[in-house]
Amino acid sequence: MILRTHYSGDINAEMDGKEVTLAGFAHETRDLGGIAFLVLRDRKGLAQITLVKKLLGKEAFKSARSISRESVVLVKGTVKAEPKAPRGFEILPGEVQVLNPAQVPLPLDPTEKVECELDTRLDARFMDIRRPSVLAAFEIESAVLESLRGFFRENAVTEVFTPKIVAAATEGGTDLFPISYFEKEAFLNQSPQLYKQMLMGAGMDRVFEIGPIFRAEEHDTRRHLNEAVSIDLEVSFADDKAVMEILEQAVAGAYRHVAENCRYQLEVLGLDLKVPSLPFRRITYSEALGLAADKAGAKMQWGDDLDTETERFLGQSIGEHYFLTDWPSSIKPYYTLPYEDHPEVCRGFDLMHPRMELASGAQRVHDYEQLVGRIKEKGLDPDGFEFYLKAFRYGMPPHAGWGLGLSRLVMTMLNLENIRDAVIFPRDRKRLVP
RNA sequence: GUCCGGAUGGUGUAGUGGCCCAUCAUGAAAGCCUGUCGAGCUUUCGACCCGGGUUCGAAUCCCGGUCCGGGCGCCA
Repeated sequence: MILRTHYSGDINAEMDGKEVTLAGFAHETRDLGGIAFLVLRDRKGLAQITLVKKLLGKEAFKSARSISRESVVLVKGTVKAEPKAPRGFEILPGEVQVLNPAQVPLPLDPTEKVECELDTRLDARFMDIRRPSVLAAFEIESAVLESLRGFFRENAVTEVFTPKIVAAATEGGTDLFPISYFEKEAFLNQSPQLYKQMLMGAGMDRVFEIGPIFRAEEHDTRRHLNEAVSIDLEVSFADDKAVMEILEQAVAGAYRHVAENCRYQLEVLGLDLKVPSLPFRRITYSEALGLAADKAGAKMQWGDDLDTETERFLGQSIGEHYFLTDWPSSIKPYYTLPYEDHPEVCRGFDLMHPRMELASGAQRVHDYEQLVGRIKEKGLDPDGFEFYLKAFRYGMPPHAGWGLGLSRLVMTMLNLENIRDAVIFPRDRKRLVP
């Protein structure tokens, strides 16, 4: 049995006279003596419950108007068209029931009248998410996932799950979280990269995975997390250019889906979402260095990874999504395919939003000998990759793919200040609870 | 990790040596009020991160610590 018949947002003045049952939280009350207004909040909005002393009787009126803020309430009543009420209707209750009272004082103000620091909000995240603008971001995140899954389905991509508990630091470099796994040491996986490539060798042809990744890096910024959700794609018989087109379509499609299906949430956030136009600009790494060199003080050498300052400069001058392509092979991972005629440059790319990197991808090395050579060049030991390399000895299709950060996509889409605003229970350098 | 800034009622803040048994808003408690919609009005409640020091006197200055924010670094 579901207790409510309607959400607040589903009710309008045309429903005058209809019996409804609403369930939610007591957002606030305004008590005028002989009449009082109880505002009920659920995930679709607010509804005014009008309490009239003469209609309810003295006792019922007294108890209804003294409900503490944020208590869980159930209201059975009649919709009444009322021009004086917000949104043109109010609920005249037959019964107001407190299903569970809230203690006072509250850890923060869910009506958003008083500002609240991020740290305080995260400590009481359950209460923070009651704030409509916070909830709106997570509902939009869900819509983004719905859009992406739909897009993958249309393109005949198979959804898979790969292990998050792995045996070794499979890619070298990045710090992994060690865990205890019975009598063995194990790690939380930093990326599904090696597994999705192995699935190309398995003949699955096109796979995607949406799942958590873990990085033990000590970064401490507004755009990094130690646990994140990655959207990964890998496609056989495709090159880097092909998967870049898939990526830009996926991103633009997510924007379009949100613009069309999340009007209420966008209104709550005060956003006029603009769908980025396709295709995104393609800029090579060398061109990017040239652009940055025009700016005084740029001291990037060819072969350096782009520093934050250069990245920001490029973002500001371009002002929309763009791809950075043709990176130096030396700064991309071993599985990135170098160009045949000039191997110092590789078929790796990053998808950039003016504020930050959103995704990175590449055409992969699919030749066994070349892959072993690249692993050695990076100073890694091929023996540690045997489980992966094995898949390259028995026929590996050429393939390409990418990984896209979900929270960064949502953060940049909604212009959120901090990536923690795009994660329900974020894990960062210092936070492990809630 | 590093540089800079910060920590004052439940929440957000004002307060640069005495004018502070600490400001304002929100909140909470009690009361008045029949159309509020950030309702209004009256009364009340509730705080200087921890430890040490300087000083006649410290929320305020100094030292150490803890925690938080921002920048950078790190980011296969």
